[in-house]
Amino acid sequence: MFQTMADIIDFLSELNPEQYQAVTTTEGPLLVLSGAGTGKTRVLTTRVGYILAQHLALPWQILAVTFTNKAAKEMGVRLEQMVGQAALGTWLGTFHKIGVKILRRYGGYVGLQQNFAVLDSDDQERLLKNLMQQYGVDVKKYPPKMMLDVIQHWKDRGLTPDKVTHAESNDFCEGRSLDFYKLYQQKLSEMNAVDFGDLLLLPLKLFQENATILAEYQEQFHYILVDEYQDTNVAQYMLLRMLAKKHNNICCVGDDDQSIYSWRGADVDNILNFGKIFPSAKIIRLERNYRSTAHILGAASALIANNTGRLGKTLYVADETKDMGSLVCVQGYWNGAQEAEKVVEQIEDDLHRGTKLSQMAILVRAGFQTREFEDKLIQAGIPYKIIGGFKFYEREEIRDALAYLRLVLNPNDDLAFIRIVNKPRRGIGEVVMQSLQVTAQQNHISLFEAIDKAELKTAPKKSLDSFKTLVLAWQEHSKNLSPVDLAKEVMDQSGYMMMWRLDKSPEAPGRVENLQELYNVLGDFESIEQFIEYASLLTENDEVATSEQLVVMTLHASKGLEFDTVFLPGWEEGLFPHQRALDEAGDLGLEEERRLAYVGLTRAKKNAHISYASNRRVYGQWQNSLPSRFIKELPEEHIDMRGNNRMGYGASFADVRMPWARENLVPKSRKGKQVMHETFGKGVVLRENGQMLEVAFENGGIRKIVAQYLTEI
DNA sequence: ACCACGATGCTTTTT
DNA sequence: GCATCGTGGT
Repeated sequence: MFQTMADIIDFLSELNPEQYQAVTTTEGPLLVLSGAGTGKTRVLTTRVGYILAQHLALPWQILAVTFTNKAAKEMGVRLEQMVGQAALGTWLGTFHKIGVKILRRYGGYVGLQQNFAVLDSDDQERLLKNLMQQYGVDVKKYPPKMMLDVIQHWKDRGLTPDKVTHAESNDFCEGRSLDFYKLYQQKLSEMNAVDFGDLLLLPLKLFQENATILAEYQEQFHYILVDEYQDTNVAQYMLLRMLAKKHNNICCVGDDDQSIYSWRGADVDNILNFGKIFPSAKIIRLERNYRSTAHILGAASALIANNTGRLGKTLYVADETKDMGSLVCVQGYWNGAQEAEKVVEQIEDDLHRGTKLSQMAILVRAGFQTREFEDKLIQAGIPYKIIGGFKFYEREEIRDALAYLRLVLNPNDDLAFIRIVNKPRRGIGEVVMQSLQVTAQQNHISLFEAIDKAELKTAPKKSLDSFKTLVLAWQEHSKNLSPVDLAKEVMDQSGYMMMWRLDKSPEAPGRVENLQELYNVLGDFESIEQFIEYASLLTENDEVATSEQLVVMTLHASKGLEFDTVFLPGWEEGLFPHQRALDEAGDLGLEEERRLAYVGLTRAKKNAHISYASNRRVYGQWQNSLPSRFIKELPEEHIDMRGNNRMGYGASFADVRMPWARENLVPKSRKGKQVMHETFGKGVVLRENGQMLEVAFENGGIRKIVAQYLTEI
């Protein structure tokens, strides 16, 4: 039952004055600018608890949105500790989950049936590729992935196909992007499926077109709370603004300095303009940092101060009696392998000094960096976990198993059908599939239904018939069997499990294990539908490292986490800041990279080790690089450059510390430059790899040319 | 239809 | 350097 005010007072008494304000200012729009390590989660949960304990609203009248399932879960757990049963019924979840919830209920108004499927990015890409090929696009020249990006960006901005202006549709694929957006949506609708973007876009459309439904939700949500507000995109912002309209109690918590997802459509303006959009908004700054030492905080603050366009915050150490702690170490190495080796040595030292393995992390800029660390960690026998690489549900065998289950739920799920119809081999090749596709298209039926109608040779016909019988039998059994038993039956009878058991490749046993692990996971679910929905909405941070192991992950994945000791390798120009970020977004890109560096540094409670390597193998080719400009931006008084003047590789302290003084020696990127070639004529540089340039010529061809044969114009 | 081999392109980040 | 994809042979 509801807790009394007395109970919640215990929690309130633990808050500092700003946090207290943020919790108890319940009415009206509120922006809480919450710096790294200032107790953001505590504020959010206490705020919900406070609203409940004060009986300002019933649980289901509170909407709390987060970005990851992990954050939602954490909030749920803490909330339950705080107010117990009273927390149940709160609308607490990720944007996407809440989108699903709304669409399961009212999807009919935007052309969906109750049991719509959520496609993952792999499905999306395949679907789009099929469409593009069908309409004669050279998918080599125009990668479906890029097309998907274009479409996704429209969706991020809340644009349904009819709202995309003509001017915007002209940049990619000879102006046909919009056509494909339309076709893609049509196809999704035919399949009764949605993609990630639709989970926001369709509720938005629903609300725009149905005032009564919108009014119902507006009425319902007395209080709205948003976590990580700096990462919201335009569609999410529009949704929030609509929902908050009636009661106007919206509390957004975020940190503009930690906005690192603009490439995925997040719009920092949402947070920067909060005051303009909600004129009566109050703004509260949380600046007392409970996490890091003064040196770490000093270094991070100085770094981020190089950014323009911030709302501005000054973090300070909450506990004044705490000593300054260790300096931030900056160390240069000869190459990536040495960097990995030395980092692992330091990890071993730390371990002996008593730091727990689970309190250390290696945070990298790009996924490929993990490889070298993995090698050395194995050699050293240190248990580790790479977070982010392959998510469980992204593995081939898991996706196949899910496709089987999806097909049982809905035999008309064409994507699932295509995926597994010939896995294991059932003698269904391209010719047979082609004929099924044609039949399906002509009769407006699914591939599964097309089995009966299509004219097939006897062998494939027989094979498909028995496959169909199996699927229908599973469908029948699914009514009585538990999800686990159904999955086992499907995996066994389909021969899928046997396929991997008989496979002699080295990874096969692991796949069998993963399938068995899938059975375990399934045990927690009451229905397959539930499980599929869960699996399709899983996110990066969701797999938590619980045991005593070191985590290796990208900086992006590390947001929201904290460790005693953090290793930040690869601080080199080109890698960090990443060349592509600079090429694609210029100064804005650079600032986002800097925020990423800030996020990395502020993960550390006690020790931060930054490193860079002068040489690194990229795409199998050796490349040399300079230390990141971010290193230069760290104030001397907070860093320790030890070792850089006695590296023994000929690179002196001055050489590696100061090379930016010789910035003119850095080869400038030739990307985007207009060039001329004797035979091919005028062109523009698309990419470069050392001296090898990829040039798009005006006559239409894309070629790889060695730089010396080109002249810049 | 299936397999083996060679060419290709890729590596920023992911809800 | 590696994985994926497309080609051509069986």
